[in-house]
Amino acid sequence: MKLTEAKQQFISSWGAFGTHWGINRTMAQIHALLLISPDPITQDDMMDQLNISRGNTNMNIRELINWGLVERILLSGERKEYFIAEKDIWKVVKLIVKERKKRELEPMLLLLDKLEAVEGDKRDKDVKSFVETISGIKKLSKQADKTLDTMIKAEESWFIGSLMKILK
Amino acid sequence: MKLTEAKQQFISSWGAFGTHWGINRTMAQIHALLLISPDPITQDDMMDQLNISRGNTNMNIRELINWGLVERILLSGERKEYFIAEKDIWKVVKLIVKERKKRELEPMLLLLDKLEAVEGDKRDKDVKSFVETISGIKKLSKQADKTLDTMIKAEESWFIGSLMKILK
DNA sequence: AATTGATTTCAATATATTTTGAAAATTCGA
DNA sequence: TCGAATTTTCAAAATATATTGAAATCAATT
Repeated sequence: MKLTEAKQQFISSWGAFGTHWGINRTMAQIHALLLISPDPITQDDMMDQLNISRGNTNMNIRELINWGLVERILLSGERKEYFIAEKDIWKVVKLIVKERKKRELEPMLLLLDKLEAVEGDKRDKDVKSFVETISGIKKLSKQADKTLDTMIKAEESWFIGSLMKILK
Repeated sequence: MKLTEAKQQFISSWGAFGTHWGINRTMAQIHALLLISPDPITQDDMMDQLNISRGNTNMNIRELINWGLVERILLSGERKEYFIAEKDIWKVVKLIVKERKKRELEPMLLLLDKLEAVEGDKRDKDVKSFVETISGIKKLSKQADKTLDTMIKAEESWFIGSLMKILK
């Protein structure tokens, strides 16, 4: 496979992949393009290469910056803004996990606390079933929260090294 | 909070939550309803409680069954079909992980193998950058794949017990 | 094999999300 | 401060996704 074709395929798959991960297609495609670009690129480069409008490009770059995945670069003597992506894929994963934890897991934990304290007789089958389900979810979510915190702080070596040895 | 309100909130939040996890809103709401129902319920129960159409209900039940999250139950003497959900939340997580691994991670791994073998001079900056990015993603994805396999096979105690002690 | 109750299908419709592009705002250099 | 280059905004349009509901199919009972 030629480089051009390979790049196209990567961008397109990363885009499809992203949609399963709370990232819209364009955002993921821009990210993919930045990941495989050795040098900083401009908005216009992205528009050309991905065939997307200026507005769309701009909005999604901003979102990528919010996630901490992309950085704005000012090259001296240049009027235009350039952009680069974090290339260390372990850091990328950690940034995504961090963002999704904040957006999804944390609000869920707050809700579960409230729901677990529902009024009513615990001997009532309905109440019992409800509280048991909520408690189970809460317990697991709390563990997931802690595990993800550890992961976010960890070095890649933690993941590919000791963890795998333990799991075997 | 009253049980009725708590149930409503749970169903609605689980629905919103689901949309971030590759599960559409109705599918997640049906799942939520089943999770907190102590006894098996019918399609009509779901339609009434969630205010959704017969077609929508039917399609999403089938999808939940495909994921292995819901089971069809035939009560003797009853013409209608009843449904129950897997209540053990650790099993639920494992089923979801298993399904998403198959749908997303595995195709990605196949693609990365192809892309890594791109033609071209490895000293070319573009080729080098591309291959490095792909290799990095592949390495991490392979590890994730193995870790998830271990998780799918594991008991809940693995997650809440030894793993957390090691991570501390 | 006909009736009735239940389930499934799927084209049409509704809803939600993404994308566009032109206008407004901003920034920088002269 | 002005003017050109660049970035940002956002209402409208396009696209994608989910939902409906009625007709078709299936299954149990007589």
